[in-house]
Amino acid sequence: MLQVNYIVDNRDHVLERLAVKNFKQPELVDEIIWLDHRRRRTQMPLNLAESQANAEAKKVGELMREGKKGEAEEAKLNAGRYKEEIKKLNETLEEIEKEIQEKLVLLPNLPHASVPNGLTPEDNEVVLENGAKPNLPADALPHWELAAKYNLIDFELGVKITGAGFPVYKNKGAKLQRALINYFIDEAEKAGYKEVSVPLMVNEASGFGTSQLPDKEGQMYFVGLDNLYLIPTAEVPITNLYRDVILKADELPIRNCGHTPCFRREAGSYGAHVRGLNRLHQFDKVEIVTIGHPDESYDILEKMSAHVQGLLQKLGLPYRVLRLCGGDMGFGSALTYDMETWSAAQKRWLEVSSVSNFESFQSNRLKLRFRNAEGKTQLAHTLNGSALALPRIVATLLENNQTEKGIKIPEVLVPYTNFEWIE
RNA sequence: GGAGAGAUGGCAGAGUGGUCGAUUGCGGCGGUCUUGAAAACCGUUGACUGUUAAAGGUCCGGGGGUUCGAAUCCCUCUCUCUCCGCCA
Repeated sequence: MLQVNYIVDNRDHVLERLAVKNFKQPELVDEIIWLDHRRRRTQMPLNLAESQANAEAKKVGELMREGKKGEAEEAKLNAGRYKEEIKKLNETLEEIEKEIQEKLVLLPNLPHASVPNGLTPEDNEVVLENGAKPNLPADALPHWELAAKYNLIDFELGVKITGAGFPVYKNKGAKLQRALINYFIDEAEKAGYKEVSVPLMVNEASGFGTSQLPDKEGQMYFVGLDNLYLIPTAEVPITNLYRDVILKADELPIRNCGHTPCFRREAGSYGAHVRGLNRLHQFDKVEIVTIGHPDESYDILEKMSAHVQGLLQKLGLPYRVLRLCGGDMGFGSALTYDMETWSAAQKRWLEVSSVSNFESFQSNRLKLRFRNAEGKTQLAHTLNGSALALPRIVATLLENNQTEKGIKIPEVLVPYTNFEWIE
């Protein structure tokens, strides 16, 4: 959530940046500025009336103690006169504040200066490509056929017990998945991220804090009986650990990692692109989250990006890094890098990680602050990234490493799987 | 599922109608003393809003009410804890 004062002080800049994000309701900006003016014009007389009423009320107490009953009664009447005015102004003020809030939550974050213009994924900027794409024989299989051939994943069984998009992992498929999770967590810890294990359901305040709510409500599974949401990503519980917290400057940066299943309704998706592991309602992910000083957040973003790339390199997967264009970026992000691996049998790039700097967009909602050099509270910056999302990694590993003999497990994983081949 | 208790500043814990944004202790910060540290002592220490700076205003779980005046009284919601039951 943007700060009202910032919008008021930087109107033109805000409008210009929102245009890069292809924001469709720029009129909200001026509406907010106008409402803020009204808020101030209401606040001032209200505070004055409150001040006078307070003074009269205090006087009543003093007069009563001195036994001046008549004067006390008079003061009571005086104080009573402010009451109606206060009530009226207060109602107006609350109305204005509510309206500001309603408009404010509709504004996305402002994109960083380096974000390319554009509307669709085609407009994303390819920052770099790394690793050689394997040359597979013409009869190479997509991962869903490999999964069936080697009895690794049972999609039909998942449909039976739950529904489409909830696969059942079996045999070496289950072990490969567990190996990857442990590997990713170990690597994150080596890089300085402290592991946390967090709840998979969150309340409404948490959903709001990281800006899934109110705008992306339909994307989350909701447990109505208890008013809880299944997490779409570990970003939500991990970042919300620091909701309503004022940190010391020397505590920054705070770095956490964690493995969780993620649940996504993904309403409206279907077809070839969601085949197999490409798109699921439930999947596992290791997430890295950093809370950093505003001056350092873009350095931190590069480090997080480098960590993710390091994982892909060690797994021997060809990948590319995209800088998302304004139109393709998430609602709360100021700059996002997407990492995609080359799926050799499907012959397409698959997104396996998304690393974002939210600047103070989330922390403003979270009330996540630190005490700066002047001793004043200041909003911290929040960042997060997948390191990594499991299913598409499994998919590309299966596809890219298929041979006549079977599927070769990357060397770094063997200590975790305890097998070298899936045969 | 049943019964009860509670929600106050970073933490602990006072406060049952007026001078309470809130006693006190711990913790934090600054200082005295010390070669240095500890101890002791002195001082300081909530957030938000507002202003050039003040003043002023709001906040004692959320919302509503009574009153000239509410942390304190009433209603309501939410959450937490304890005991019993069930259970990984």
